[in-house]
Amino acid sequence: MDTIELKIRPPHIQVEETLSELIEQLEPGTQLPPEPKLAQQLGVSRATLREVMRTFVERGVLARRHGVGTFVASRIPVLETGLEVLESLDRMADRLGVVTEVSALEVLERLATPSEVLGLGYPEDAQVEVLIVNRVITVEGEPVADLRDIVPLGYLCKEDLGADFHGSVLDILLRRGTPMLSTSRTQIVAELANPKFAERLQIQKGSALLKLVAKLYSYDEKVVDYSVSYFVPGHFKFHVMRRVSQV
Amino acid sequence: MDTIELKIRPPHIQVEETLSELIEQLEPGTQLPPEPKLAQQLGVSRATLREVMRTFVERGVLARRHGVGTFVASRIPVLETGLEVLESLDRMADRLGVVTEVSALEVLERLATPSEVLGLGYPEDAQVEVLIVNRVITVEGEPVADLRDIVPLGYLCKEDLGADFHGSVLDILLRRGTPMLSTSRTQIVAELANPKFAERLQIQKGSALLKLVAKLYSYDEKVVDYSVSYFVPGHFKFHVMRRVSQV
DNA sequence: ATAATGTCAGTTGTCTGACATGTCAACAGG
DNA sequence: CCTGTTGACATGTCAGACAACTGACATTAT
Repeated sequence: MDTIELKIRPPHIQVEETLSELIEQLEPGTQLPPEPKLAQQLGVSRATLREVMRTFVERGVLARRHGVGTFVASRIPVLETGLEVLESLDRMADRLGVVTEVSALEVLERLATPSEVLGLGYPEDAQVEVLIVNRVITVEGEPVADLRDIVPLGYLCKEDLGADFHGSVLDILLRRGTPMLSTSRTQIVAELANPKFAERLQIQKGSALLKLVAKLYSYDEKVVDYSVSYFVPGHFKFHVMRRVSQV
Repeated sequence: MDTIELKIRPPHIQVEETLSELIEQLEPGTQLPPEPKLAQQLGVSRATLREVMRTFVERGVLARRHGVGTFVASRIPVLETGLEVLESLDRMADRLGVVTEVSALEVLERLATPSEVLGLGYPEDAQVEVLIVNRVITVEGEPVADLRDIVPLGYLCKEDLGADFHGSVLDILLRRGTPMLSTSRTQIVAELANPKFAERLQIQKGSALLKLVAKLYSYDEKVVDYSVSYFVPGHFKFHVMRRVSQV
């Protein structure tokens, strides 16, 4: 075949986007059009629409009532920093209208330490070359987060971080497209700031920090990025929507 | 009609249960049977099965690859708890084979303080009578969490907490069935233990605590339970599955 | 009058069978 | 050895139908 194949976005991705925009425009509590009608408007089958809607219900964005209708939930987690969707700090700040800057940037390639090897899911005795990206994110000169990414060299190397690096390793991986990313498993811990962090983040030694340890998985279940982030309290508020188990 | 109508569990609920059990029994990375076959085994249509599977994919429990198959994602360590599903500490501990006990139980009815009124979503100047339930959860005599629930008296009163109260207000609300609960919006903060908590939880003053502030919503979007929980580090590990935004 | 019951339109929930598309391995031909 | 083709098999999507539920209103029985 000589004709140029243009990659079409799969229907369910497109519907997710469109529906998300639609919901944001609607007042909380508004009833959505009936499924058959909405499916027609979006140009997909009802089955596809329903599958997408289910993920929105799961996230608490929509509420469905059998025999009655589908409604926009009265909260708007989309505008806030919900943890269900993995988003770079950079994009998150952008969405919130905040300007972030990178400071104390440190990029190096070396062998992974034992704990890093473990975090990346390799066997204990594996020798893994990794890219380390350390930096402090500041807002108006004030440090708000300390980020550290560990990525095996196969996925990313020093040269991939251009001069325009704005703090997000995730965004680089996403823009590149390979490997395909699926989910991140993020562990949540409260930790005291040790002297080193206290200095980097310009806070008192012994302050409480929120620590997020994330393993970013590709579709074939490999760990692409192992990252450890510390957040200074008060600048970002994290939340998560939890659905009530119907069992 | 004199015959007793027995409430049949809706298919998608039943499938969710069965599928959940099935997945737990399988090794991570195992491929599931093809959808048509699995649907037949579970006694539902493929469409219904797919809708349920999508929620599992959303939660990162399953990974689907177009044209290849569906796989069980990397196993979540047993000691940890995903935050996507709201579950009482009680049930959680039960699931992990840990015996919890309630101590320092304090139950009272009074008017809500301004911050509580706010948390419950009432107008600023509202006078709301609430039930307050304070307690410390211990495992083998060691305090692991400090919980405080604030529930408007319309939903729950002192008498509803029987002598067999085992620490979970959520379980009581669930067992009762009304109001129907939908989701909880939980804020995540790191905080230092003040002297009062340090004593209650038998930890050093100035330790870092993980604080979860949760608003539990009913289907009609009212706040049913406003709760504040403090967790001692090391006993429970919380995590959340974050899906990569395809946008 | 009042309470219980029946009816009906509208919506979500489920089912069936089919086709479209992506993936991978086996295989044939260079 | 390499390469392109083919086919089996998986998920993704579709169309149309029917079932179950809700809420409002009319009807009937008490």
